[in-house]
Amino acid sequence: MNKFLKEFKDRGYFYQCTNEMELSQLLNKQNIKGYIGFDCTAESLHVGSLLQIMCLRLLQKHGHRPIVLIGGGTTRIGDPSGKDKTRKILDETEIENNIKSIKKILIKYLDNNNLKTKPIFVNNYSWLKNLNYIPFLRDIGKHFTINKMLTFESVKSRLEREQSLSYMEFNYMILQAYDFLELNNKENCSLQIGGSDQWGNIVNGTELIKRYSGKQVYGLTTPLITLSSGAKMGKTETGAIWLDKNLLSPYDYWQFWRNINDNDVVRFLKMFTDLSLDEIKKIENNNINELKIILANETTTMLHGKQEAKFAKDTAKKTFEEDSLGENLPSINIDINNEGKNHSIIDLLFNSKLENSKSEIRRLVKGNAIKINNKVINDEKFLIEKDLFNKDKTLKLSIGKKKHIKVTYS
RNA sequence: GGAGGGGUACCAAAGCGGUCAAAUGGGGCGGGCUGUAAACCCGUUGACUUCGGUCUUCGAAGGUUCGAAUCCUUCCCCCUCCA
Repeated sequence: MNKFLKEFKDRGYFYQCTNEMELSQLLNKQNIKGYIGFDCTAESLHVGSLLQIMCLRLLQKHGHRPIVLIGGGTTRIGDPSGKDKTRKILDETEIENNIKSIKKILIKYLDNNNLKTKPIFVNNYSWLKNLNYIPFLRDIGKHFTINKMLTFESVKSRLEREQSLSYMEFNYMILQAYDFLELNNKENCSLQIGGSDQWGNIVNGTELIKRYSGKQVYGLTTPLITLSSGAKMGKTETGAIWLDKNLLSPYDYWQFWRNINDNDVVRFLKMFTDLSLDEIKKIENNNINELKIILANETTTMLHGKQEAKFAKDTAKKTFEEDSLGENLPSINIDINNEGKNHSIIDLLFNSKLENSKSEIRRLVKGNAIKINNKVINDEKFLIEKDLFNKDKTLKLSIGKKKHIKVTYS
């Protein structure tokens, strides 16, 4: 089997392929271009997209050239896959901003120096916006049968549940297929990778190209990554695990990986780090917490750099292992010079914006969840006085076992 | 078009005139155990509070009543069966 495909499988990226044998042969013969589409509904990317990003990296690693397709056009339509309802359509500036921040993240993950594998960024709005309806229907539309389109999961489920599916959304799959055709024509792109939920859309693309230009191209999908708990990767109750340091600090990102379930650790080391499979094999029986730290270091370094990863690690060590005050903890500042009037423990937590209900804060206080400098505070009238702060004018505020915050006063 | 069933908190689901801020399960949060796991156990889960209470919630709007998630009227939405 082709080296790229082999590693793709060994790392757990593989779910389905339109024609594995042929793709393998093609990859052996030449370096190709492969694309993945990213939609820009959200203001940034979160770990739910990380596997796709890793696929692009793997292409580069094996000498192939990734194309990043930003769905500026298709985002204006909305993919019905996995959705019960039409989603809200974003306005222009929102989409433009989203595209900018998404690009910024992708660039961090991809190698821009090797000219042969340097990523190509394209925005499908650039061609979709100029489509002419009649020629499009005649040239492209004739290759799609409604009969078949109705059998696609994304469409079927909506129809079965009698949830309305607008004609606009119904066209989404045609547009995505057309994207592939366009990239095949323009860039000679011969592979599309996507999540398993994209299978239908991807197959539409390969079939369209075959019918339209008689060329053979391939599709490859990755599994839906779930955590051992069954939850989908990427969104936690507390919020999405963003790949953007303005939305989620490197420390919190590190913590996310550090807190991965035992059963997921080795699997994720393979998926989300650059450690070779041999290396992983060697260490996979090491102490599980060491492995988690490796996972956290690797993933954080890849995204935020060595420096940030180290800060996060040191901070975690200080706060969790030494019970002291880690440098890089999230911090807040309070103004304490007005006689402590606003600084009961409740006000402190409320003003910190970490909790937005005073009832909830009272509950936490009653439940021994709140600590100042590692000392449980269970009196809700407790006042924050200056002498609680150390000489650097800081104190450590803890909410539960995992949330620790540095508080400074001025 | 005809007949019936239903919309209750984050989700599922009970309640069907007062004792309902609303049973129960899941999820979340917190505590315990531990390893910053998992499993398990315990607590908690509308908001505000001077901890006495106060205010706002059961599809929407009106009404009956001392009192409504519960009864009536209109409207909106969903499901099942028949045509």
